[in-house]
Amino acid sequence: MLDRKYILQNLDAVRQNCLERGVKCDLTQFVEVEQRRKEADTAAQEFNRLANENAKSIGGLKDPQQRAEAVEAGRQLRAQKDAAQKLVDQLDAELLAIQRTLPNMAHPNAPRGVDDQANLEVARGKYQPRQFDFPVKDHLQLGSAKGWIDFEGGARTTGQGFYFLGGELVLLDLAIQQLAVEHLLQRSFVPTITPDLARADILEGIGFMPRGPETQVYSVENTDLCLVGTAEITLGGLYAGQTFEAESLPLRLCGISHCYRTEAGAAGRASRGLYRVHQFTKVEMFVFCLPDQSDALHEELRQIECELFDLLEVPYRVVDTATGDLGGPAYRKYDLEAWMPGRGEHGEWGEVTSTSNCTDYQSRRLNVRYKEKEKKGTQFVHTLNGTAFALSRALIAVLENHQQADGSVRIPPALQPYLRRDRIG
RNA sequence: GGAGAGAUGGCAGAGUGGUCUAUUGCACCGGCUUGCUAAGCCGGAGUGGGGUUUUCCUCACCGCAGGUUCGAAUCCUGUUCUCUCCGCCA
Repeated sequence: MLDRKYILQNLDAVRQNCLERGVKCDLTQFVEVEQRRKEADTAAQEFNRLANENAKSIGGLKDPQQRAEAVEAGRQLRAQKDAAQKLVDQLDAELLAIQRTLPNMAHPNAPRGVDDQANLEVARGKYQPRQFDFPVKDHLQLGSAKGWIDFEGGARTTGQGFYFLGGELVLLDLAIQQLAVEHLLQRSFVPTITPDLARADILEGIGFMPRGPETQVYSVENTDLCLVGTAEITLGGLYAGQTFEAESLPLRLCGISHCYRTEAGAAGRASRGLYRVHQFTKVEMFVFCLPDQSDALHEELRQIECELFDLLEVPYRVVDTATGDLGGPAYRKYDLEAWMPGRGEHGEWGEVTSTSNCTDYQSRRLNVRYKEKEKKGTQFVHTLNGTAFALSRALIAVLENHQQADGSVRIPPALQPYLRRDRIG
């Protein structure tokens, strides 16, 4: 969410930003409603002040007649104040509704463009796509043959888009998680296992829409809880309403959670196998920091994502996401797209991670602040998030890139300490 | 799951419906005094919003959310967390 004052003082920039991000906005109405809200607010406060003044004077009044009159006056002032306040609340809600539709401002260097066509490849990983001298299988062919991936079982117990992982693939899954946690632990991240459910207002604070036809998340009936789509939600929400000491930042967290996504409206684009599923495990990075630290930390998160996929020996490219493809909260976003030899006709790049700098967009909604010693007041922190591994897609990348002619899969050395073998299958 | 107790400023800890401002102490900042790195005295100091524009004024905030009242830290309801005890369980 953008700051109200900032919007009013930078109408043209905000309007231009909405245009570049393909978001409709009505700032004219915003300005007009804000004007009315301000007037009502001033009136409400004045009535309130008078009522307070009057209430204080009553304590000293001994004469019953005077006292009764003052009580009646107080009653009326309070009623006037309530009426004015009601209008303020109503206008405030209108403003907030508009404010919530506005996306974050974009980084000046983020590629301009209304969709992913404008995304810019900025780097490649250490490893090049392999030349295979045998017919390439996709991960589902590899996995089904060994009893590693069972979508039919998932459908039987749960529904379409759910699956069981089995056999040695479970070991690979756990090994990848351990690799990520160990790697992040050495880079000052605090490992965390988070709740898989969160309250709807936390989801909203992070920038998800927990309700409505567009929603990407599952809700639990008769509660205000949702299944999280990512640990970003709980990690970001962990400090909602809190104030950090400036010197305790940056705070780096690494969270392990299950992630649940309805993939509503994605049916037509539904992809084969583990690529687009309703539940997966993710190791997520999240950072709270000072405003002047966030650009550098964003590069750091991107670097870590690269290191992790280099350790898996998987080829990938890094994409600087165009303004129109950023999503609401992001100021800038990098995606890692891994080479998936089994995708499409001859292999395709598939998104495996993304890292966003959300600046103060989430912290303003969640009211996460920091305080500097010797300075008055507090400021909103900046937040960043990045995928270490989304296990579903990381598994695709490892299986398909390291498959052997006999259907077994080579395990890269970085995983071997956790897996205790150099191949599976 | 049941019963009870509690939550007040950076910390400790008073405050059971109205005295102009939430008492006091510790810690903190400034000044004064004093022959010691100490003590004493005086003053200041929280967060957020609005107004004013450099000086202030004002509103809200006593776990959180509501309610009663002219007036709530105080009374009522709900809720979260902590502690004690009981029950249950992996």
